[in-house]
Amino acid sequence: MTRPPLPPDLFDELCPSTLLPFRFGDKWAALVLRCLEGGPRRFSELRVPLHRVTPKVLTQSLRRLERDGLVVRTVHADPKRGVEYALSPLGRSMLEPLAVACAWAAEHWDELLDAREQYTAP
Amino acid sequence: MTRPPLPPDLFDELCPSTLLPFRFGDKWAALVLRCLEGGPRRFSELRVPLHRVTPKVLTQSLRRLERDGLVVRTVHADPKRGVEYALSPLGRSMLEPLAVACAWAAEHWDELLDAREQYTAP
DNA sequence: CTGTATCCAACATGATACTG
DNA sequence: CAGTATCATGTTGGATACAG
Repeated sequence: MTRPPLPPDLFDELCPSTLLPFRFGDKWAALVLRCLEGGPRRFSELRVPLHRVTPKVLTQSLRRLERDGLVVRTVHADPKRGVEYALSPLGRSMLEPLAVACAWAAEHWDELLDAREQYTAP
Repeated sequence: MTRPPLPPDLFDELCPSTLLPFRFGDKWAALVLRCLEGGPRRFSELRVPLHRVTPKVLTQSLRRLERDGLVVRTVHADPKRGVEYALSPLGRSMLEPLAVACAWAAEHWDELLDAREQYTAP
């Protein structure tokens, strides 16, 4: 009684490059999205909670989020408001799967740590 | 009427390195997990649906999944069964957030593509 | 305030060939 | 069958300094 073999074309349509957004973009992307959850934010505002990121890297992350239509960058005429980053509807829709992933990680964090600790390289 | 500032310690506990598993590991990790959904598989079996991956890269991916306790590698005494990779309970629990992310991507795939197409580099 | 410009280190991916 | 070794390339992340 063997299991049926895996079809060779299992991931032709849903291939890894296709899956890239599943990985929630780059290192900071998910964090940026959550920072924007409460409304538009300025560049310098985002650097506060993400205090380990350099401006270059934050810019990169924001540009990619913009490119993928998750974030909208707005340069206001009124200098008081400056430049603001906000979630697009698409970006907002991504908060849900993101929250599910966060919940999973929070719930199983200890197990992940334990596993890494007990693992000894081959 | 301004929004409250983002707290500087928002991600001290849930920092990006912490968030790494959210990104579902490396390029092939999510695909490997889904391949194991139906039960244990052999190394060479996994290469069939992931036919673009070289043995080295598949090994890397499997080792990392093993290290994080998501996958269990078993060398059977019976040579008929050889080496099998299977989901651990932890790995199995990850299928759920993974499925949510997949569903989101499937639903919004066109929007993502459109956004990329329309985007013109700054 | 909102970024750019360099330069550099680390890591991820992959092609190819080889081994017990 | 189940990998390992080598080499090459590309992508990320980041430190530092500077600019409009």
